Amino acid sequence: MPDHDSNTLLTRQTKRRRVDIGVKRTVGSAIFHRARESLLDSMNQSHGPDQDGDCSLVSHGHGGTNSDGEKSNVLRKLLKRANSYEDAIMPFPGATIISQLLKNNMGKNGGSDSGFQTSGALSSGGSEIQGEEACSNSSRDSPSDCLSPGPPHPPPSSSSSFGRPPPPSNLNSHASSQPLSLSTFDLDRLSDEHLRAKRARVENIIRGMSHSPLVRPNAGDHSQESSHENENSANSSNDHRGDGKSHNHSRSDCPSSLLSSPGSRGGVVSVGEVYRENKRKQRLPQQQHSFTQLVCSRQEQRQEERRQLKLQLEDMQKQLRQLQEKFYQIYDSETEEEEETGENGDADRGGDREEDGNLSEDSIRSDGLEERHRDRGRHRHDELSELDPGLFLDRARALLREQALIDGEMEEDVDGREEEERSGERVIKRRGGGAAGGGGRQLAETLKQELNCAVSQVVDTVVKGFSSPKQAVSHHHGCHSSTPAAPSSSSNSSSSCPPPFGPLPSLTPDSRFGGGALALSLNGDGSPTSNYHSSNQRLHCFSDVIVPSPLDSFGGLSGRLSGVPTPNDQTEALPLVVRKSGVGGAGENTNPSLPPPPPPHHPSLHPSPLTASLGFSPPSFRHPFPIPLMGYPFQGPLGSHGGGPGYPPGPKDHHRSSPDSMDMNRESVSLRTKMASLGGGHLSHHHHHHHHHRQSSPSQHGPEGLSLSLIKSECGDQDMADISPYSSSTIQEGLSPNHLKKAKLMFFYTRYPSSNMLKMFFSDVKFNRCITSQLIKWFSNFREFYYIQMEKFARQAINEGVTAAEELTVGRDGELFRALNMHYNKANDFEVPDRFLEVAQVTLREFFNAIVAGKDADPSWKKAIYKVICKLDSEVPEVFKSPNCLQELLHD
DNA sequence: TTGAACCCTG
DNA sequence: CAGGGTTCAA
Repeated sequence: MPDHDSNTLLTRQTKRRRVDIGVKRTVGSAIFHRARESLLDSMNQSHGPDQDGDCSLVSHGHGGTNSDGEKSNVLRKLLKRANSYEDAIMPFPGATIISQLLKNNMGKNGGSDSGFQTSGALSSGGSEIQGEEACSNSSRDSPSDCLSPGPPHPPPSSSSSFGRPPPPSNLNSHASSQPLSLSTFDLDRLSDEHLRAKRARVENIIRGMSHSPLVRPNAGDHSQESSHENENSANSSNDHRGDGKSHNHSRSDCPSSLLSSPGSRGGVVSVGEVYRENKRKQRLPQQQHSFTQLVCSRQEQRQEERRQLKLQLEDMQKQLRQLQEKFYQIYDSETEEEEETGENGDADRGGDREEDGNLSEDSIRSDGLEERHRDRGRHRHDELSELDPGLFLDRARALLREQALIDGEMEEDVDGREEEERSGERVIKRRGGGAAGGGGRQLAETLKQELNCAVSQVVDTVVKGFSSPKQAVSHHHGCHSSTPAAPSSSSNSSSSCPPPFGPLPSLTPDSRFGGGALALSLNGDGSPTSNYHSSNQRLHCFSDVIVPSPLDSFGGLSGRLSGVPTPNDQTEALPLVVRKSGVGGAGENTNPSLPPPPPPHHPSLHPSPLTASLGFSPPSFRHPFPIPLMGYPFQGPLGSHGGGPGYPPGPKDHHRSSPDSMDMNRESVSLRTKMASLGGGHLSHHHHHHHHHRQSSPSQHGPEGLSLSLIKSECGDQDMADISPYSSSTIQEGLSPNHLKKAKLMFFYTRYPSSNMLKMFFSDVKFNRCITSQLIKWFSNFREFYYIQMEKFARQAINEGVTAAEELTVGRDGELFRALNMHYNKANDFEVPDRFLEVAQVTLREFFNAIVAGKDADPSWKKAIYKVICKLDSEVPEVFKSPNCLQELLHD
C-alpha cells in the first residue's frame, strides 16, 4: 500500500498549511493526494482520528479519515452505496427498504431484492468483521467495478481486505425493484422494523458464522446475481448482504447505466473514488449505532426544522414579493415576450418541485434532472479525482436541486409558500430569459439572482438547522461525499438515521440511469460530468481549494448563452460586493430578517461551485459559506475590480476539458440562475452601488484571482470561527491576484512595508496571521528578486570593467529597470515613480561597492545593504489604500 | 515555543 | 511565487 506516501503527504501538507499562506498552488494536487491518503488510511484502518479536524473544511470532501477500524469498512461500503443512491433524494427510501429487508429476512431468504439487503446491512451496525470480509470478497469478486458479479458471500474470515471499494456505482439495479415511492415514512414503523431487522440480522450472522465462508469465484454474470443475492440473504448476515448487494447491484446495474459513458470511471477510477466515498460515509457511523434513538431524535428535529423552515419561508416569501414588485416595476413594460423563449417549459417544470430555490435550475434541469442525479451518484465517487469546470456546473445544478428537494421534504407544510416563490421566480426567469433587452435582461437576471439567493439562503438555513444535529450530513449538496448521510438528509433531513436509508439504492437508481444516459449525451462525456461533480464536492470539502476557477470560461459562455448582453453587466450588479468592509458582504442576505446564510460548510458549498461555474456575480455573491470555509477565499473589494470572487479563471488547473459547450448552452440559463442564487443576496444592494465601481469585469481579471485566494487551510482553521460565512462577507478573506499586483506596485514605493502598513493598504482584506504572512512573504519575495537583480547587475558591471559606483545609473531604459519593471509591473501599465529608480540606483551601487570591497565573502554581507535600503522606503500614495486602486492607478 | 526573516529550491 | 528549512529574537 502506498500508505507511506499518503502519510508523508499528509504530514507535509499539514506543515505547509501552517507555514504557507500561499496562494493556491498545489492545492489541487495536494487535495487529491490527501483524499487518496485518507481513503487509503481508512481502508487500512490504521489511522484513528481524522486529521481533518483542523481543516474540516478542506478535508471534508475527502471524507473524514476517521476510521474506526473495521466499522469503517462496513460503513464505507454502506456509505458507498448510499452515495450511489444519494441521487435519489427520495424522501424516505430507507423505510421502504428496511421494511422489505425485514420481510426478506423474516421470510428468510426469499428472493429479495438486492437493494433491500443492502439497506438492512446499512441499518445494522453490522458486524465489522463481516463487513470487511464482505468488502474483501467484493473486491475479489469484482475487481472490476461494475461487472464483478460477486455475490456477497459470507466472508471468509481469512480475507484480508483492503477493501477495495466495491464497484462504485451502480446500484441502480434495485431501483427497479424498489418501491421508491414510499415517501411516507413512518418513523414508528421504521423503528419497529429496524428492531426486527436487527434480530434478523443477528440470526443471519449466526447462520453465516456456521457456514464456511465461501469465496466466491467471480460470478461474472449478472444473471447470477439474483441467485447470489438469495444466497446472501439466507446465508450471510446483513452486513454481508449489504456488501453482496452492493456488488450485486453494481453488477446488474452498473453495466447498464454507469458503464455506458463513464466507463473509465467505473473501472479504474472507481477504486479511488470508492475509497473516498467510504471515507465520507465514515463520518456517519455513529448514527448507525442507535437506530431507534436516531429515529426519535429525528422526529423531534424534524419538527423543529419545520418550524424554522416555516419561518424562513415566510421571510423568503416576503423578500420574494419585494423582489417581484421591484422587478415588475422596472420591467413591467419589459417583455413577457422573453418568457416563452424556452423557458416556459422550464418554469413549469420548476413548478413541480418546491425546490425552487433554484427555479432556474430546475427548469433547466428538468431536462437533465435524472442525468444529474445519476451524475451525482457517480461523481461523488469521483469527486476528488477531478476538477472540471463543466462538472462544476453540473454539480451546482445537482446541488441546487438537492437543496430544493430537501426543502420540499422538510417543508412540505410550507410548500405552498414556496410555490409562490417559485412562481415569482419563474416569472422573472421568463422575463429574464428572453433575450430581449440587454438592460432589461440584466435587471431580470439580477432579480433572478436575488430570488435564487434568497431561496438558497433559506434552504441553507434549513439545512444548517438539520446539519446541526448531524454534522456534515445536512448538506448533501455540498459534500455528498463527505457525508453518507447526505442522501438521507434529503429525505430525513437531519435525522440521524438517514445513513442507512439514505444510501438505499432503490430510489436513485432509476433516476440515475435514466438521467444518466441523458447526462452523458449532454455532457458528452460521462467522465466530465462526474468530474465536475467531484470538483464541486471538493470545493465544498476543501475549502482551500479554489472554487472560482471555472468562472472565467464559464462566465463568458454563460453570459452569451443566457443572452445576457455581457457578463460585465452582471458584474456590475455584483459590485455591491465590492465593499470591503463587511457591509457589502453583509448584503448577503437579501432578507434582513434571515440570518446570515449559512450553514457552515455545506451550504456554502453549493454556492461556491455555482458561482465559480457561472462566473456571474462573482463579486456579489460572496458566497457566504464557501469563503469562510476556505482558508482565504477570495477577496472582495479588490476582487471586485477584477479579482474578487469574480475572478474567473482562478484555478487554472481545473480547466481541463471544460464542460461541453453543449452543456453550457443548455445549462447556461440555469447556471446563470444558479449563479444568481449564489450571489443573489448581494445583488440587490449592489445594484445601487454599481455605479461607483469600475469593476473591470471580474471576468477579465478573473483568472488571477482565484489562485491567490487559496491559502493554507491552517490559517483557515484559526480563523475558521471568524471566517464563518458571515464574517467573511464583510471583508475579503483571501488575497487575490489583484492584491498581488497591488503589492507589486507598492513595492515601487516600499520595499519593507510594516505589517501595519500592509493592513492599511489592504484594508479590503481581512487580516489574520495567514494573510499577514502571505503579504510579508510577497514582499520578501519581491525583495529577493530585487536584490538578486541588483547583485547580478552589479557584478555584471564589475565584470564589464566599471570601476566607480558613480558610473552606475539606473534609467528607465536600462536593463536593470526593465528587468525590475517586468516583474513588478509586467503590464507596464503603471508609471514607476522616479524615486524607485533612485533607490534602485543606490542599491545597485551598494552592491557594487560591497562586491568591489570583497564584502561578499561574508555570508551576511547583504544585510548591510538591506539596512541601507530599508531606509529608503517612501510613502505609498494614498490611492493604494483604495481597494479599487488598481483600476484607478492603471487607468490613470 | 513561536514568529519573522533569510536562504534555497522547484 | 510558493514550499520548506534554518536561524534568530522574543
